Amino acid sequence: MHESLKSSLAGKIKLSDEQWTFVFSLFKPKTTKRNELLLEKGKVSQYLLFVVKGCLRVFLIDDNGNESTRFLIFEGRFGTAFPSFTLRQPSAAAIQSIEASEILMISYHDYQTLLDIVPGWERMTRIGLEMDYIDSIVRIESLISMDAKQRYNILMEKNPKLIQRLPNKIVADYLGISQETLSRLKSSTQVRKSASPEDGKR
Amino acid sequence: MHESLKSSLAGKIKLSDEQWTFVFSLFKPKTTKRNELLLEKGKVSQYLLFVVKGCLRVFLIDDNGNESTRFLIFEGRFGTAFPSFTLRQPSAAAIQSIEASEILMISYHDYQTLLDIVPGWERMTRIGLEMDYIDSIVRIESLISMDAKQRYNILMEKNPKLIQRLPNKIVADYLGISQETLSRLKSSTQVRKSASPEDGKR
DNA sequence: TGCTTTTATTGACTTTTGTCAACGTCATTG
DNA sequence: CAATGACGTTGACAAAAGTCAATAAAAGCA
Repeated sequence: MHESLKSSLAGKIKLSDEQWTFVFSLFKPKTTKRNELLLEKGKVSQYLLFVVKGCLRVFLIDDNGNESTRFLIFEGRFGTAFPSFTLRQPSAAAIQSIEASEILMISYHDYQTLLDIVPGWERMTRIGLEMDYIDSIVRIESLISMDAKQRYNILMEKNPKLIQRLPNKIVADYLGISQETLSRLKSSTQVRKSASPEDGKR
Repeated sequence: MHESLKSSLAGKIKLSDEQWTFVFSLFKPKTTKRNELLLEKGKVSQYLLFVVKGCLRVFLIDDNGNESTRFLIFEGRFGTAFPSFTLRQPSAAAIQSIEASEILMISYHDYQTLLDIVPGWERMTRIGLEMDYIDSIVRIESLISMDAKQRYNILMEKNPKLIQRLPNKIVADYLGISQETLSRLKSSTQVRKSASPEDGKR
């Protein structure tokens, strides 16, 4: 299970066998059921998570029960309720495993240890943060400058797997739109399946 | 002018006089006029900018001429077209100084030098990135889970200076809404100035 | 200062998206 | 295999926000 972590990091940091062993010792494995809650809203996120298999979502839920998906975390990626984990504050968001998943968890304390004592870990983290930050900037741009249809088309282009793999409900609140709107977008965008390659008459 | 940079960083990193001198040597001062363009869309952002005085905005402009403000950078803060600067790619966004400003500029190359040779610089950068990333996550949340009025109220609460200081036009496209909608929000939110403290009758 | 240009407000109307409700489909399971 | 429940689609309507246009106000500039 730790092999997945190693292959994910291998291109980004060079460690000795002893160092890998040490790193692995801090990441605790866990398996989750479908829909299992990993972090409740209001609690401090104590762990950074690495997804070996499956998929997690970090989401908000307002007073009316409306959910908004802040992030999705797929295989080979790290994630947590980042503001809570970083600032040691109660989380506005909850974390749930959408599918039965295998994950590795490292505590805040142990993560600081890695930053302090593993040469190159801080650099790797800095570069990883840059990439995550860029992703979030791109997402902000799409939210402030595009309508729902454009956002959907771009997601379709850049990440069709996400759309195929996840229930509509979750894709919709990731895009910041209602489920019904997404459903309508899909049917209006869709190439008509029934039309034959050559067209009727000939 | 470099003193402003020093006081901004002083709490975050400890450097010797020689190190400060070296850092200062890499940040080149520049003064800008109101509305001066600092980076054109399509060019690679070569500099990280530090605002000593004034205000910059990083903004997108679509084919119809609609502008969206990705970020605002005030006194004492760093900023650039981050994805472009980091990935060395043509920028989707442009940078403009909203007010006549004094800034310090450091090139990509020199910034990498600081990361490589100044002890503690990478850590400071990593922590700064965490904070910027958190800000962007909070902004994403507000965009996917709130309507225009809620977003405006929160901005009003958290950053009233921004609303007072900047033209409506820019506040509006920072919020991802039209100028007219912002104008209506303002007048509907506003406490009626004409109403007397006690009410009419009595 | 007075003139010009930009910015802000308001009204009327359109478009987009949300909400509520009904219904269909599919998978699960008792 | 029928019943249940979750998910997806569709329609009708409501609410939110955008667009266009006219005007007012303010800010910058000569």
